[in-house]
Amino acid sequence: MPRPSRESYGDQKPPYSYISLTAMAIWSSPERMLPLSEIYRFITDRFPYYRRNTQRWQNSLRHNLSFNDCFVKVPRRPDRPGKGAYWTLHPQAFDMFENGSLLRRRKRFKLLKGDKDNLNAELAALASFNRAFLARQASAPPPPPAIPSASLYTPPLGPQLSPEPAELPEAATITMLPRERPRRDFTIKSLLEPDSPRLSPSPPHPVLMPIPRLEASYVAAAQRYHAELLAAAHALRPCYLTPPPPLPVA
DNA sequence: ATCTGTTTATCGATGT
DNA sequence: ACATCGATAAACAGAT
Repeated sequence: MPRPSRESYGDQKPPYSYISLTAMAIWSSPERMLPLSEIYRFITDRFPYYRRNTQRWQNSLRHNLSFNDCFVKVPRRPDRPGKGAYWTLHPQAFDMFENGSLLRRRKRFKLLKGDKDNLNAELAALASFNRAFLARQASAPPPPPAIPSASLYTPPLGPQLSPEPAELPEAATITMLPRERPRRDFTIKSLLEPDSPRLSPSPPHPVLMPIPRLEASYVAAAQRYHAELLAAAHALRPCYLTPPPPLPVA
């Protein structure tokens, strides 16, 4: 049988599901979140197979992003304009592939209705907060002092949605780690915080504002992330043996 | 226009 | 056998 060249699997379909591929892409990024276009790029860079029929598989990929609760769409920060949102992994979904197969998960990750509603409410609030921030910025070019940068991602929520303290102690120096939280906690704050690790030294975007530290539960969950995913993503250096086609249009 | 995102439906593969 | 899971198609809305 023809040996796959260097983990790229040549023109063969790689033995990963779209969910695995997407998780790899996301996880290989310094901040553990990527816009759609960069997920595409991660995949086409490493797997020549996906340089063709882009319409097909990209449609499937998008379907997976929307359909699966394991992927969470995080609104862009106002200081990072661009197209589309960022996609990240739900921390509770880190062990999705615990059975070791990157083709088929033991069980699909599904958020409980309540958790999903809470998350959606929080994300929606964040999105509208961002819109307001941009609107204000547009009308008043000098940076609005009314909005402290450190609380950028702590939009005010209705009391029923935000069990957080009304005044937010996590100012520029924030360490909101030690607060005891239920294990299923998953907030936009934790999502938007970059990770410490040593994977990639150069962040794709300049860091324009103080970034809070990681939440402890997030780190813990991250460290439990399936080893094969990490290993796979790590081993898969981009293969530029043949330069990617300039335009993947069919 | 094109890209991004959501949703529904179908179907083959795989797990129990 | 049946239930899930994953891939694909497709219609469609919204954003850029």
